[in-house]
Amino acid sequence: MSKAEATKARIIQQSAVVFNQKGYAGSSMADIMQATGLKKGGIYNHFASKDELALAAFDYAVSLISQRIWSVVRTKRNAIERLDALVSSYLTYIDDPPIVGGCPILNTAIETDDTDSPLRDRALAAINSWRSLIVKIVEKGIKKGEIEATVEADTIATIIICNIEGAMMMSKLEKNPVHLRRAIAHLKAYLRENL
Amino acid sequence: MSKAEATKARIIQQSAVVFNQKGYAGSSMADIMQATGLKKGGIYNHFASKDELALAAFDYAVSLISQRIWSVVRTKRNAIERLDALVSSYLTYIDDPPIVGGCPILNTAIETDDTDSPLRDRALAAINSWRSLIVKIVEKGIKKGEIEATVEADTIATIIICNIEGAMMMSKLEKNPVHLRRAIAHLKAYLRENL
DNA sequence: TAGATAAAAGACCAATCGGTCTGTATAGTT
DNA sequence: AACTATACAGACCGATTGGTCTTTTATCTA
Repeated sequence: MSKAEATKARIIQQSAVVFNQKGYAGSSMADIMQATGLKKGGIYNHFASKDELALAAFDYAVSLISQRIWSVVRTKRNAIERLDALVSSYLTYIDDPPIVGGCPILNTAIETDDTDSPLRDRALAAINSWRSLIVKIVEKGIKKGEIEATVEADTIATIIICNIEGAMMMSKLEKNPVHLRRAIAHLKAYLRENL
Repeated sequence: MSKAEATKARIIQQSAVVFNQKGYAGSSMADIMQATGLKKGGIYNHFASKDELALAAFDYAVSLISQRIWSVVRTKRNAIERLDALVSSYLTYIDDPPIVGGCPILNTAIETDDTDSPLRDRALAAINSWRSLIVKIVEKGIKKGEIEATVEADTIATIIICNIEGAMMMSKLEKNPVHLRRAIAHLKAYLRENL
């Protein structure tokens, strides 16, 4: 990796934290300059605009989350175990979050859902990718006879995601992990009873 | 109500929609001027700063939600029926939302949860007030023998709120009410099985 | 190691930001 | 109807915004 590539990667990583904490509208290029230690020229040499950097930063933040999800799901072969491990893995988001500032998908979804912007498209794509992962695990489990055929994969995905995201919001706002723990316990019981 | 009071109320109502859709950092005074049809002088005659207006707008948005919740809860006397009606009432948020732009508590929580600002304090207070309403309904139900004494009121509150808020985010982002409907159906089953 | 290439600095730009202030029009009071 | 109080318009302010461009500095290649 050349020095230029390393610098670009560093700008993305450090600005991702700024954007995730302060929001896109709430983050100025001055904030990015401070976080990276670079001046205008150093940043605009790698990115054409603030928007372009924001997109790169969001993609990077999502990749951090995707990596963690996959590294957990990969360890199990049975569908029910996979879902259970996936749900439980969010416990680690308290002591060892993939990125500071909460869930970037949630943050970006809330900031952009009334707009028609590339950033909204990315947030939508990220949610859909998460949903489809869960749906595929369930459908594969049905095919292999591990899960009853009557189970609605789409519903399972909705319930898992909205519990995790809602609990993230509550625990983040109250600075108290108890809500995330309760939601995860709730989801484990839900999966036990419905799969 | 004097003309001044009417104007102030109108500024609050109309700016609440702007803030709720574009966020606080994303809304400029120019946006507020356009939404209200007033110029700088007309707005700053009633509010000392953008922040002061933002607080008033948030309080107003929360009051709209509180009113709706209370108007629903009031119709039932039994604790289980109250919780069921409360959960079901969020179905109306699709066709007839209390305010355009999604849940203001969720929006404000996400935008301010990394800050130490009055707005964050208000979002926190709004969530706590919602939580304590649910907790009180459950505890009263236990006292009256309608709900088993083993039920954890705090956990019920967490699960209801995080399902509703998480589903709001998903349905808003995807422009598809199905997630909110699934979450509400899920909550009704959860209450049926656990109360 | 010299020369070419590219990365970063930092001065600079117009536009917009939140906010102030004075003049004018309108509302409320007698 | 006349006077007073205030609601509002709109010009104006310095600071900050995202972005450009030239110059300097560092890196890569021959």
